[in-house]
Amino acid sequence: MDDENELIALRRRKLETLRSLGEAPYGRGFETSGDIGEVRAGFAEGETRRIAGRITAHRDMGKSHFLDLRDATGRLQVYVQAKELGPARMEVFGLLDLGDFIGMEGTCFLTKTGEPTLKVQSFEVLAKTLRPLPEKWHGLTDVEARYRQRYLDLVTNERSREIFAQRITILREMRLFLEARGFQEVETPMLQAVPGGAAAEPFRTHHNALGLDLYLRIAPELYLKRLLIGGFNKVFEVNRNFRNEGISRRHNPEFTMLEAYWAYADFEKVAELVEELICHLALIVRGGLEVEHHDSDGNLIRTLNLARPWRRARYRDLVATAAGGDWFSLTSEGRREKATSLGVEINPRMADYEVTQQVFEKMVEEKTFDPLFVTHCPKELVPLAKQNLEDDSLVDVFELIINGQEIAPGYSELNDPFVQRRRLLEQAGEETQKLDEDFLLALEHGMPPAGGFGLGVDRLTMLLTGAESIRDVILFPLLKPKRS
RNA sequence: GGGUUGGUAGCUCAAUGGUAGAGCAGCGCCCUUUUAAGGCGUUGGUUGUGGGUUCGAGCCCCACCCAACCCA
Repeated sequence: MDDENELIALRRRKLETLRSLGEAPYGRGFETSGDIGEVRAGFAEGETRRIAGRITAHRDMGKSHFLDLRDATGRLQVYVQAKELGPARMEVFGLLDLGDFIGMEGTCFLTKTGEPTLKVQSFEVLAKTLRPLPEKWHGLTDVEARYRQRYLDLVTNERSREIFAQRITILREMRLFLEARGFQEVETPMLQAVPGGAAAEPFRTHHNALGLDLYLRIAPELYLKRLLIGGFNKVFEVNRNFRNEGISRRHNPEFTMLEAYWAYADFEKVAELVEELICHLALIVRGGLEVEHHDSDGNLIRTLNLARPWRRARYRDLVATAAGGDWFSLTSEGRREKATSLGVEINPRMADYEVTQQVFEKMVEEKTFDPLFVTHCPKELVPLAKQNLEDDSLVDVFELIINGQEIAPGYSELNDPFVQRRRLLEQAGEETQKLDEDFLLALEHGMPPAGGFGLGVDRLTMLLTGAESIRDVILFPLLKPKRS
């Protein structure tokens, strides 16, 4: 409290005065008639109710006062009369500030404008606040403060509360949906000796007692597949992945991923499941299959249409449409020139398939907003999926794109241990320490053919809530510490 | 990592290189059904940090910190 200013000093003095008047400024609980939302819903004139919450507004009429009391479920006006409470309690009342938590008991009545109101008979202080809350009208708009002090954002901004309420709903409904279809939720290691299941830079950490370097997981995939080997037929996990990469509007170093595996299914069945799941979530969260996205000024940017069936297209066809029908007959040099002429920046160290992928991301993915299942992707991109029967340069997968970004990949999972070893070796190149031998050993014990998918929960929440930044759907996004 | 924009009172924002202001909040007074309550008065500042230019810097220059957006 070295930055104590006049406002804080004054509140500290009020706190001491409360103590001297025998009022405990930090309460130990308060029996209520229910949440404020419940009390409002069950409002009955003449009846007594007890509520607790924060004071968010104070309208001083001299011998009477109106307060707004708020909790997570709503707001209720209370009416305080000097003649009702008497001078001793009014002295305590006068020491209250906006932001303080109080508990009140009173009688329900309607004001002449029809506002449900509690006429207070008694109250007690539950928590004195030392610092003022952001202003009532504009709230907290400073983006940095909103992320660093999320509690203030949540106290002030209805929109923010709504987004996180919807995120909670999405997570709950996702679990119910999968459980209703026989999937079992499991937890697999966050700390892994070999970070597999994706191509990404991991975070390193260390176990002191074992003297062991470990990594925070980049994906749960290889452990969930071990569970298929162990006899789980339908299994899923919703949990955090960690990737030691840049931060952007759509990337946070820790993010939440759903992964599910379904024995004896293939990527086509999984695509159906994902389509059903996302539509189900949209209906619950949005009440419909159209989602409007607005910019920060509230202007409509676009409307996503999630109506089924979702479009399906082959990777090569999409690239050819975006980059010219001759793309795949061009030489390596020709493709690089073409990509550059399309405004797609190419790194000279990229392999040919990476050049094509770059074109795909810039020319297809970022321009696709309504759902699109991209199928028949090149095998180099997906070393853990089964190769296509007719063309073994392709894999049996989909990449679901919505809202200009990849939302969900789904595979026919590779269960041939020989092919899997070869493909992982190709991917690892020199870095054979990246090979999860324990996983390959497990695979040699037999994994049933299976369909699997991942679903980025943060990005899904963005698309369903209309949030334009991943930081708006993560309660505490990673920020650099602010030095004083 | 690069570019652009921004950081001023608790919050939201102003301020040609020339005395740092407003609204809300706060404080004082008036008001017994207000609801962005109202009226009168009033307090509050290391202008992100550190240097520099200048008679004089919130403003110009340099470095740094943090954030947002775009790019990698």
